[in-house]
This record gives sequence, C-alpha cells and structure tokens, in this order.
Amino acid sequence: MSMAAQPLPRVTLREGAADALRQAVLTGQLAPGAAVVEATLARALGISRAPLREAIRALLEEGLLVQSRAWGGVSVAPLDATVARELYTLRTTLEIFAFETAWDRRDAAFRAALGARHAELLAAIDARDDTATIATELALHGLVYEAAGHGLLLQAWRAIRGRLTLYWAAHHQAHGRPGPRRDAHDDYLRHALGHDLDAMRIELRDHMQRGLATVLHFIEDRKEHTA
Amino acid sequence: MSMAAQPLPRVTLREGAADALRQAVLTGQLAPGAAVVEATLARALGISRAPLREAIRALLEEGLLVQSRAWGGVSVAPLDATVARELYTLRTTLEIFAFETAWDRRDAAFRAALGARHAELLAAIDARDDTATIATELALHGLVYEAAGHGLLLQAWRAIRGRLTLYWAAHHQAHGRPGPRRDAHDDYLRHALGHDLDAMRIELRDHMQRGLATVLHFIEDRKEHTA
DNA sequence: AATTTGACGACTGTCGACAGTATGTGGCCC
DNA sequence: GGGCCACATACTGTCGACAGTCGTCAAATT
Repeated sequence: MSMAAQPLPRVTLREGAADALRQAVLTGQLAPGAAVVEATLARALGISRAPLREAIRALLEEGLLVQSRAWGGVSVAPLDATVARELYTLRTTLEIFAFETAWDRRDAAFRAALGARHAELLAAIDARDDTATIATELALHGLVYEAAGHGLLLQAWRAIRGRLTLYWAAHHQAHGRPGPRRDAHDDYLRHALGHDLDAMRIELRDHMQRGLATVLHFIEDRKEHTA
Repeated sequence: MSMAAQPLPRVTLREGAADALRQAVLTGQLAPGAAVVEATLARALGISRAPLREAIRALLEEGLLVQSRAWGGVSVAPLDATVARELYTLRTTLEIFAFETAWDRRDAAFRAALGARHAELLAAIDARDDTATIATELALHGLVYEAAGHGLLLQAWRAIRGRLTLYWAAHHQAHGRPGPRRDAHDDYLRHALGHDLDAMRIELRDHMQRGLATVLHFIEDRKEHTA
C-alpha cells in the first residue's frame, strides 16, 4: 500500500501529487479496487492533506478513482466490462467526429506528425517498453483530436484517455506483453492519409471493435482468476 | 416500519457551495468575466476557504469558471463564439449517438417521459419563467442521454450542459424573453417517437443549427454593445 | 443463540493561520 | 520626462489541528 515517495518537481504540489498519483495507479502500484487514504498518502508524498485532496478530486474527475457515497472513502477504479464497452463505443463516435472535423485540415505537418508518432510507437514496441507503448499509441490516436482544433472535443478525449490507459496498463501487466501488434495501425495510417472518409469511418469502427474485444477478453480472464 | 427514505439533504459544505456558486453564475449575479476571489466569497457564504476551493475546482471542470495560469485568479467564463460553435457541433454528435444507442430501447415509459417533459417545457414557456424554461428544455433533451444507459455519455452530456446553460441564461437575461418558440420542439418530439432514425439525425442537425445561430447572433450583438 | 446498543477507532470534512507569488505603485537613476 | 527597480499589497498555495461521521466490535439484553 505504501507507494514510493519521490521528489515532486512540479510547480504546485497539487499538480505534482496528481501526477504521482496517476503514475501510481497506472503502474499498478495502487491496484484497482484498493483504498486510497488521504493521511497515509500525504505522509508518503511528504505533503499535507490539502493539496493531495485536490489531486484526488482531479483523479476522480478523470475516472481513475471512484467514490461511492459522501463520507465513504475513495478507491482505485475497478476494471469493469460495462465501462470498457462504454469507453470504446463513445470513443468510436468521438474519433469519427474528430476525423470528420479535421479531414479538410490535414496538411503536410499533419502527415509528418502522423508518420513520426507511428514510428515512435513501432520503436516502443520493438523496445518491449510497455509504458512507452501505451503512451505512444495514445499519442498517435490523439493527433486527430489535436488536428481537429476543437477544444471541447479534446477535453472529452482526455477524459476517455485516462480510463483507457488504466485498462491497457492492467492488460500489459497481466500478460507478459500482449501489446498491439506491429502492423495493428497500418490500415489506420493508410486511411488517415487517404482520400476516402467513409473508408476511414469503417476502419475506425473495426479498429475499436478489435481493441474492445481484446480488453473484454482480458477482463473475463482476470475475473475467473480472481474468483 | 420503513419510512420512505430518500433524498438525503445537502451534507457537505462543498456541495452546497458548488450549488450556490453555480446559481450565482447562471443568474448573472457573477457576470461573465468577473473575477472570483476565494476569501471574499468564503466570507460571503459563511464558510472557510477549504470547501469553497473544492467547489471552485468543480465549477472549473464544468466550464463555468476559467483559470488562466497557475497563480492567476479564476474568473467567470466569458461568452465566446468559438466555444459556442464547439458546444453545438459536439452536442450534435453526442445527441445523435445517444439516439442511436437508445433507439431500440424506447419503450412506453420513454414515450410517456418525453411527453411529460415536453409538457413541462410548454408550461414554463407559458408561465414566462426563464429559469424554468432553461431547466425544462435541458431536461427534455437530457432524456435521450438517460435512456441510452451509457454512463460515460451521460457524463459528457453533463459537461456540455453546464456551459450551455451559461449561454442560454445570458441570452435570456439580455433580451427580455426570446426563449424557445412554443412549437420549437414539435418536430423533435415527432421524430423521437417515430420510426425513422435517419429523419431524427437530420432533425437533430437542423435543430442544433438553429440553436447555434440564435446564440451566435446574440453574442455578436452583445459584443457590439460592449464595444 | 440472535439481536440490539453503546463505545472505540479510523477517516473525511472543515477551519484558521502562515508562506509564497504576482501585480500595481512609488521612488530613483538616466 | 521616461524607463527601471524596490516595495507594498492582495491573493493563491500550503499547513497543522479540530470536529463530525461511519464502520466495527464487544457487551448487554431478550
């Protein structure tokens, strides 16, 4: 339950604590379902409860922590098949909308960035670096949201991204390394650079379908294991 | 022996402060762009800064307040044409998705609730009650999101709803009473109860288009007035 | 033995005070 | 007279302590 206490190099302690907490959740240092106690964590981080409290609130908004009732303690969000399904169905809708919005704005910079982020993803996969694999895959998908130039959409994507990371991280930690296949984004890239928006929509639905299936399979396996 | 026990009253000061703040922003008591000072507000509400701080964070997440940089003060969100456009485009996407998801779940209860909420909206319009008009119109549109049974979607809707309320409230306060026309939701209701999902999609785009035009027109007018 | 009741412990909610930072003001140098 | 720097000020960020609430467990009652 005690997480390693490192230096908090951020500007405000709230942000530093939020980052540290996020990392602890995503690395599994704080396992899904585990209780989060303010005083304990505050002491571990070497800060007072006030800024940690605000950090906890932020993580609650991001969906990485959950709180049942008012005085009930908060805990790390458990993995749930329903939430996973919601995550992928909503994400499909949002990402299609992102492509529709960004479609006519795709310029040389966009194409270059897409290639660069894909290269980073491949490098992370080759390096067998799970954390980097997750980060780079999210960065790859995040590009469209940025290119859409739509603040609210970007915010919605961030809200989804956090939870998504939680599921992927748990997945990677469980099996040794069933990350995305090296060629998993070839079609995505081809269509994203192409001229057929409808084909992109179909590819997105298909891509999400596959991703959801993987996550659901993992959750079921895990449930049996725990039971 | 069991007494009908339900809605526990407000317990935490944070929630009460958040409600009070929300009301103050939406009624224009705190005008768009106005600075929000912790100590002042805390004294005004008769509470300490700690719970008020958390309430402010919550309103920041809802988009009713904005904060520029780290130590910079927070202020009431100003009205902005770009944000208004984003609000309506994203809302169109989400509401279409909500109808797609809820389409096959529409049962007798759904149809009854839709009619009931529409009746409440009409009553509010007839009563010339601006606040109730906004609330009931949002409740009417919110029904589909609830019927979709999709937690994340509902959360996304709430995030949009708060900002939307801000624009509508400002609009209502500016002009005497240019609320929605009495027949503004007739087509919406007819298609929502009908059997043609594509027709519903078209109606939604059209409905949003009209709503956005109204809000944009208001913002431009207001800008001239202020300048 | 099962159920109720009371006290204990742990934790969250709240408070008042202190420290650090950004902004505006006045004086000082050029 | 204009620009730069020290200073005052107001506000946010942070802290340690206190109060209220919930869950648990054991004693008492039936």
